[in-house]
Amino acid sequence: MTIKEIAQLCGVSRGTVDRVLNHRGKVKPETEALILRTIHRMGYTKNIAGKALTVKKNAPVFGALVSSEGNPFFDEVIAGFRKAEEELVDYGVTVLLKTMRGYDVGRQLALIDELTEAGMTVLVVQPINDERIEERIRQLAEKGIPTITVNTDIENSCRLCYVGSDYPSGGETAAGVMRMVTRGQANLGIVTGVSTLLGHVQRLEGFERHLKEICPDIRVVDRVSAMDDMEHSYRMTLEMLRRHPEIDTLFVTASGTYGTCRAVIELGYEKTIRIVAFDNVPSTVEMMRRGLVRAVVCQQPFLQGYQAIRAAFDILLTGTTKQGEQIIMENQIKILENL
Amino acid sequence: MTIKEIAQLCGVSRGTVDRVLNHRGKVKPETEALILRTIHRMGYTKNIAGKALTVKKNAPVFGALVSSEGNPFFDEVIAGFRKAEEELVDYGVTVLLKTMRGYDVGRQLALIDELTEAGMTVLVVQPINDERIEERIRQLAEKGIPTITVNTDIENSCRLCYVGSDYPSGGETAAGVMRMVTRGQANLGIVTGVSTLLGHVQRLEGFERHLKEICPDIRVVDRVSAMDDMEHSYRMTLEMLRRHPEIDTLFVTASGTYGTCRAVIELGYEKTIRIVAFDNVPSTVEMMRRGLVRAVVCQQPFLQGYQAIRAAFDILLTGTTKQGEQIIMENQIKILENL
DNA sequence: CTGAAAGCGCTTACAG
DNA sequence: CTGAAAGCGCTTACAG
Repeated sequence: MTIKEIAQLCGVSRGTVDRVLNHRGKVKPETEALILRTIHRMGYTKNIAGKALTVKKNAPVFGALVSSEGNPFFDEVIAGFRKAEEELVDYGVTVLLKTMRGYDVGRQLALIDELTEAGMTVLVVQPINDERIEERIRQLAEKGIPTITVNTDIENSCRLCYVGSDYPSGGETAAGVMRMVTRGQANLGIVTGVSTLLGHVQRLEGFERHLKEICPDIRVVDRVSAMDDMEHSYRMTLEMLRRHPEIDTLFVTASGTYGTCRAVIELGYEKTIRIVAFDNVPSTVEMMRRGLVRAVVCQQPFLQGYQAIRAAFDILLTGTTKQGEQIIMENQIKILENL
Repeated sequence: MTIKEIAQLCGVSRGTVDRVLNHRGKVKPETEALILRTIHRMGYTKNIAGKALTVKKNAPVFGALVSSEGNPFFDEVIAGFRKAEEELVDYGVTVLLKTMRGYDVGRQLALIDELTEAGMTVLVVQPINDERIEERIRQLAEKGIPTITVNTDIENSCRLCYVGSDYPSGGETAAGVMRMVTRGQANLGIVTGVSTLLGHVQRLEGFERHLKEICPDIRVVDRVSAMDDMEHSYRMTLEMLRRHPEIDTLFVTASGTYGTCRAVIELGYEKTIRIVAFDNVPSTVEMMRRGLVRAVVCQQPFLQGYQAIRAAFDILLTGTTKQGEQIIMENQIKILENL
């Protein structure tokens, strides 16, 4: 079934069928109804190979925006963007990347606007969970610019698709790892992430809930926040360990593992404290080799970036993401051997 | 840069450029040289979007062949085949699947021949590591039918690409998991796989070598072979455990985990024996829920199947696999929480 | 509101 | 050995 055949069946031109298919309007209601009926009856679906060839003429620009500055986790996400971009050169696709540091809503809004000015056709963003961002995504949608959230999602928004990990399950996985590492006996200190990132909150909840269930003998001694910042993480861990020298195990919810490790080493606890963390970024890998970090839970950052851009391309070709509105990475447990 | 532009620069028709690009011959040597030089100078590469549209007319058939019968691991690989096939309908691609039971070389050869008769343009096969298979792959290559090996590779062959896991590293990962599970103290029984499958051999070697290094106190008490068969695995484990009641830990190198578990349960060792195995097939998951299997190392079977078909398609479009001659899956550690 | 034509980049008969 | 034309399926001006 092709557009041509549909056109013949309806006694109209291919142009008219195209107008109906892409809701360009300017078609007599009766004609439109006939065409829609025929499309439905024949089970017609647009052939993406044909569509792909026409995409090239528009040279579509995908806007990408992540808080990657000072956070090496995102190096991999960005590498995934670039890999997908490379695969799409033949379709004339470009990825316009903007980065920021930290989680300031005003800054994120400003960068989204810059991308809009630059003429992006799809937005790929790691959104702050704030209603002003949600509102901007809605406005973009009204303009015909769909949004894909990557790495972390935003509640109640009209984003077309989320590409990232399942945070609650990631937290539970970390709890399971904690059981293997501690044998169910520990005085635990927790270093949390950023409270305005939905994922970080869900991950911590998942961890604590499941840990209570499977390791009732692990005592959570204290919690501090690293704010996704190395220095902050270092200082807060230092203070926590001074307050509670009985802590023998640490759980780092988000980034900042290196800072936490520095504090542990400085206090001379390297041989006695065990750490479970997230993501195999280079500095964490270093600490794994040193034996301080026993295991990490990973969320396939490269694949997140790659799939987000591919999903944007799917939207271009088909109007929707073929994978549905969520593309969820697996939580992987990594130890030294399978890094 | 398009074919059209190259043609203009050389003062020939697009057809002639096409003949050179695809080595169809029948071009005057001087003309060919000129065209090749121009292509090189301009850095021309074929646009896959254009090529894709012409693929449809040929309705290419990919032949797929795996020893999936009686081995549920391959259900996922096949699901990956199907998923990729679905994505390629618009290009007229079909996957013709043949399955077999066990690892008989004659049978594998016969099925490859059936696929050839059926007109396959690319072969995707889980090859037995035997020189007769290697020879057949060579013959196919001479006929212009490239081969992709999936799940396990074959030595010295001229297959274009291998899609599967890194077995030595998978074995090492299992050793690392073993350390976490046992704390470095165990009387270990090993249930091995199939000796004519390259991957199984490499995995076992990787495991034993690394285990000796990181857990010198783990004693390997005995080894038996499961031959990738449930029943066999059951009987061999039973005998091994009767011979060596001191065994408190089992390592299952390949499939057959369920048989091993049945033997353990039957002997009343369910509460005392710990098992590390491979692949989260349903029956193994059941044993994980029961607490008998503590952790498994997985090799992304779905992705293996998916990527193998995608690689076949890449070959169709570009003549090579863009990912190089090996597409290697990650070894993932799975526990109950991240299944 | 609608159709005819040209185009995206590559390939395939066909004619010479 | 080579070129001109038609085609894969969709979209885009343009003319009416």
